Amino acid sequence: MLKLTRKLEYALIALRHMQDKGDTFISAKEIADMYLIPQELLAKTLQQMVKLNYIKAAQGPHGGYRVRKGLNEISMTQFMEDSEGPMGIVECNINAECIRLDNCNIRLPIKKINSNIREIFDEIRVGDITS
Amino acid sequence: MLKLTRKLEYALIALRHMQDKGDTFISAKEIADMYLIPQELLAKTLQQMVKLNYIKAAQGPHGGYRVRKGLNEISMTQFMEDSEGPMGIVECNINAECIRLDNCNIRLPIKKINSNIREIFDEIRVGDITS
DNA sequence: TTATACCCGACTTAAACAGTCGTATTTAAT
DNA sequence: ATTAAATACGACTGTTTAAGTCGGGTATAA
Repeated sequence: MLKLTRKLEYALIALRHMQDKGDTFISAKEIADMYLIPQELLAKTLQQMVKLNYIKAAQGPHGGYRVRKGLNEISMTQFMEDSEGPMGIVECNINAECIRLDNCNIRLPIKKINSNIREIFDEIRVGDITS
Repeated sequence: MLKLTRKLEYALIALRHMQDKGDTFISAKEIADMYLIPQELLAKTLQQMVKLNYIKAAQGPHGGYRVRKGLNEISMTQFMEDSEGPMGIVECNINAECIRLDNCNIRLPIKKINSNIREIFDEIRVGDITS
């Protein structure tokens, strides 16, 4: 329980690697090989990051990806939710459609815990991990 | 991502309900009906709680379960791990068998986040939720 | 023109989670 | 004794989500 997805792990590893390499474009293959990540999967993940505008892609030989400036300012919460959708330790923290709801006897304490966890990620910038 | 299991939710709901009822034995059926939880599943969960010594069972008509004294002192971390096994936001926080390990460039910050989340649950007692 | 890279969507596989079922045992009430 | 209501336990099935793969396309530097 309480696991991050691998996609997220892979994204962070890649971002960190690119961050370290500055302005040069790094291919998905290079990263996949270095950290033993399935190449196709990483590629797909990075393509999503491009769409989200976290990184910039260059096609063709010597192409690849590099991080965009300002990435450091993004909170982990936003990064995670952009990538994986809403975060919440139970369903009703996300969509509010719970058959129990009014009847639920643990709603408030759970909600509190959820906020606490969320706060942790609110206070961390992507840059805190990737540099 | 970062979800609790339903088993855990159900267990907490049940504990809370029993807590409210004091010393009387409450059947799995009563709780299942009240909170719309699949009865067989809840039963199985409660049986596990008995083995873990969190609650006491009584068989036969008018049987059921009631909480044991001292439950309030248990940390959520212990409760969760007793019930679901080790907690960790990534695999290497749990078993250390990671193909990347030395090579991993996000290990420390992730470890830090993991500790922070764990601390949240360390500081909450089961009783904080169930009463 | 070719090789290397990104792009994109569909597909498949695997693992975790959630839920069900059958059978046995205990026990209070009649 | 018999019955009914409850727990005990393990095997089984179904569902969902995560993880990974594949095939065909486009861009571009050499």
